[in-house]
Parts: sequence; C-alpha cells; structure tokens
Amino acid sequence: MTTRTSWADLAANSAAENVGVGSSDSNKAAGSTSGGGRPAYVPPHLRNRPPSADPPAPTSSGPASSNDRLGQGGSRWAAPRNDYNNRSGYGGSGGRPGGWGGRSGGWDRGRDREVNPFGNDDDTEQAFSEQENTAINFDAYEDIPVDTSGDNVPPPVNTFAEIDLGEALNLNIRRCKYVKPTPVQRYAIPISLAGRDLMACAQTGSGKTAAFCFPIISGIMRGPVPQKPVRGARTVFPLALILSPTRELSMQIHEETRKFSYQTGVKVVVAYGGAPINQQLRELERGVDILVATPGRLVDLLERARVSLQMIRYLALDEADRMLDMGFEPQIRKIVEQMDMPPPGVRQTMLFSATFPREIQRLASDFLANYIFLAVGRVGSSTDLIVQRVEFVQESDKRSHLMDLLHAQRANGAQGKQALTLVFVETKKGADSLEHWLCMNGFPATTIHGDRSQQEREQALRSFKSGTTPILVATDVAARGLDIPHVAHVVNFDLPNDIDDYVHRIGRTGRAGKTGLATAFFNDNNASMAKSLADLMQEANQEVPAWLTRYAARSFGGRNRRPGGGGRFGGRDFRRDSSFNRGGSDYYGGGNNAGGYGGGYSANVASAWD
DNA sequence: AAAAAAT
Repeated sequence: MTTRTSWADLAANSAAENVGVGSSDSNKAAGSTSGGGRPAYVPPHLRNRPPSADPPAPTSSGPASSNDRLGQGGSRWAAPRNDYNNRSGYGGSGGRPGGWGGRSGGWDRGRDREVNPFGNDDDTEQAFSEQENTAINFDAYEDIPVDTSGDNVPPPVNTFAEIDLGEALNLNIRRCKYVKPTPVQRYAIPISLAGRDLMACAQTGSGKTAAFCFPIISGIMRGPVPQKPVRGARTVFPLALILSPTRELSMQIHEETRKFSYQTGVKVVVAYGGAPINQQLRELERGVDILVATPGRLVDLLERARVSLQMIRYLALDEADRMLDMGFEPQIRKIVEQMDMPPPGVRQTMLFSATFPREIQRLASDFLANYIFLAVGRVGSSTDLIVQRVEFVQESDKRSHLMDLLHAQRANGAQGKQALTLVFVETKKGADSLEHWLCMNGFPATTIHGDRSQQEREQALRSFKSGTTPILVATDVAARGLDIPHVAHVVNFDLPNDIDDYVHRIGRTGRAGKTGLATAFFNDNNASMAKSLADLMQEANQEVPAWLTRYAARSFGGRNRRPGGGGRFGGRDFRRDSSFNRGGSDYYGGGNNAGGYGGGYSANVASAWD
C-alpha cells in the first residue's frame, strides 16, 4: 500500500465529514445532569400525596404521559410491564406500596416525564445522515473472524428480529438506526440471553455497549418483580451494575443505555467522582434498575449505605482488563466480592474489553461461572480501516514533527475545517505543556487528563467533539472506550509502554466502519515496544518500516509480547492454553467451571486458531 | 514511572 501520500488525504476526507459536528448530541451528553428538560425536584414530603391533588406542572413539550404510548393491550409484554409499573417506585421512593407508581397521574416522573434521549438527534441525523448512522459500514464487519469457547455455546443470530428482545427495545433499536447486529452483538446477545457468563474481546466502536445492554434491559423487563429487602429507607437496590474505568466512559455508557431503555420503564442512573454527589443521590432516590458507575464513587455510595448490591442480577465490566489491572483490582474485588453482591452463578457476569491479557483472564475467572469466551477480530486493524504509521522521531524533534503533520492536514482540509486529531502523551504535565505550545503556534487545542477538574474535562471533550478545538491532547484517560465520532487522526506523540494501550488508543479513530489514521512517534525510549508494535502492525497488514523490524530483532521486550502468538484476535481463551492446562491446578481448585470444558480444548483445537 | 479512581 502507498500510505506515504494517503495519510493526508485520509485526514482531509475525514475533515470533510466533520463539517457541522457542532450540533452533535454529545453536547447534550455532558449536560445529562443539568439539562433543560429535567422535571423539577419534588421534595419528599410531597411525594406521598395522591396524584389527583395538585400535580406538578406538566413539562412544556413532549407527551403528557409516555404510558399512553406504551400500547398496553394485546402486547405480550403487557404483563411484565404492568408488573413494572408497580415496581417503579421501588427503591427510589422508599418502596411505598402502591405509591406513586400509578399509571394515571403525573407522579411517576421517571416514566411519564422521561426526557427523550433521542430528542436532539434529529438535527444531527440530518447533518450526518448517511455517514453517521445509516451508513455504519457493515460491510467492514463481514468476514470478521470470531472465536468462541466454553460449554454449550448458544448459536449466533443474524438479525435482531431473531432475538426476542421485546417491542419497546426493538423500537429503540430502530430509533438508533441499528439495522442489523454487529458481530459481537450477534454472538454475545444470545449467550447473554441464555443466562451465561461471558468474557468478550471486541473493539469498542463495534457495538459492545449494546451487546451487554440489550440482554440486561430485556432481562429486567421480563424478570420477576423484585421484593425490596428491609434496609434503611434511603438505600436503593439496582438490578444491574455496569462498571467502567473512567468518568467520561461511564457518562457515555449512561447516555447510550438511556437510549436503549427509553420508555421501557427500566431506569438508568450514572454515578462518578468529580461531580457533586447530591444530585447523583437524588437521581438514585428516584429509582434505579441499572447503575452505571466508576469504582471510587460506587464504593463511596456503598459505604454510605445509599446503594446495596444485594439485588444485582447482572454485572458488566467494561474495559475489563483495565478494571483488573494493578491499580484497580483491589477496588473491584471489594465491590464484587466483599460487599453484598450475589456470587458468580447467582448473578450473571459479563466482561468486555478490546484486549484481554492472559494474567487478567486468570483474575477475571474469579468473577465468572462456567463462562463462554468470545473473541471478535479487530474491526479496525484487521480490515485496514486504520492506517497505522510509525515514524522515528527523537524526543527533541517531536513538537516540530507534530507541527508538520498538522500543517499538512490543515492544507488538505476541506473548507478550512480541520480534521479532529487526538494526540496522546505520557504525562499530565506533558499534556498541559503541549496544549499550551500548540495554542501558541496557532493550533487551537485543549487537553484532558486527571489533574483537570471534571468540569474542565467534560468541557474539553465537548469542545473537541464540536470542532471548536480540533486538537485534543490527552493522557491515557482518553485511551479507552470513548466514542468520539470523526476523529481522523490519532497521534501517539509518546508511545505507551504496553501494546494493549496502543491498541486501545488507535481504536479512537476508524470507528463504526470509517477509516482513520494512526501515527506513532518512535525513538530509543520505546525500544521495548518495537517487537510487539512490529508484530501488531504486521498482523494488521500494515507497512512495517525496515528500521522497526531491525529494532524488533534486537530488542528483548518480553513484557510486551503477546503470548500465544497473537493471530488476528484481540485475545484468546487462556483456558485453552496448553501450558495453563498442565499447570492450572489452582484454577481447577477454584471449582468454578468443573466439567465445562475440562481438557476438551488442548493443542488440536487451539491450533486451528494459531 | 505514569495514569486512573472518592472526599
């Protein structure tokens, strides 16, 4: 491939797609806790009053009662939904029997006055029509290798129609313009609907959130009405917990989940640090079925006894490998194992990530019972949607080299619009300093990292998404999971020390089947990455510079090598590893998976995928 | 060594 000239074109093409991003609903996303359409707070002493007496003023627009639109009669969903009505005061409003979950009044605010999460999308859809939604490049998802292992794997489906998700959810799927399931959805949804635990390797941007949300929402809708346990009146009992490693990712999952659960009666609440806790507590008090959270804030809520995990039926860890790495593992273990969450086998557990190192899989298996491992080929790299380039740049030359890239990109840009460029650096200080330097040199930039206030972080993300500052300098806080449409170029100004982090970073471009460009600056400091980087690029059919191959040949870099020889997959079931099978007595001692696959997978099966 | 995540 002749990437030498194509990279600028790529960026320029993406720049053309960028026109008009200002109307993106992402602007709304960050305002989820302060939006204009939010109903006024009703003080607790007013909540017990009968619906007929002095109802709150109706919202200015929208349906008076979303229940009217639920079409109760004749639906096979009528029964669970009616049950749900009785439940909707559950947890939040103190579980008052027959309380304000009634169908007729305006008191069940969580439903009757549910803010339409699709409300602002109309403009966006018009601006982007073909590109953003309808034209998700599904062809790019065809022929992607998929690998499953485990006991009695349910067969995949080819259409949403084959899956019994229910009317309300199907309507939301149509509203989201999802035409057919992505590969991870085709496999993961039936597995999850069958009640099985799941460890899934799939790149974000391939429909991962929906893959674990649809079964959760559907399961809550048709599941039994929970009985509120005896607890402090202000404790709430979510039925599903979704954990993610960064605040912005939790916000994003929340926004997406709200769309999927719109008018299903299933309530989604998000809780994360850096934001006032009181508003989050109020949201929880209004009722919560699905709680999306970052670990720190959740631990806080658990210790305050404002949340109990006793009723959890579904646990999902997004970016699960990050959640279980050294920094996070104790907190996650506390939440999952040392609070009041039901054990594996009782709850249903789903772990998702684009990468799943073997050691992490071993840790993760503590949380799972007789699980199915699912690996979906990398959408981006394996289909050349992301063009990866690596350039040898000395530390002292990095800034001027970046400037060259940006100038070329600007020259090729359409209508003066600059392509969105995400620049990853190693440190928070480095991020601030590079941002300042870029601004001084005529390139509007902003930055996101852990030393900034949450407000600043969210503002930076908005400003980047809208194109106001088309350059975002970021630490690894932005490496994982964030879905930022129209990122044309990811620059690894400083390479990470872990090849998996590289995979996550470049995954911020080339999303939803679009093309993207990833440029890495490499020098002697990155010697330990040479081998893994060269291997990865080769696997993805990228042009590997000769100098990098030479580097790789003489570097040791054992830590970054992919065990098991890599292959086209982001991961491979560690249970199938022959070395593990021989030496894995500790694992079988756990008793989690006795009889499932024991010994069934060894060299011959594994070799089919090598 | 760095980043993230509660106050």
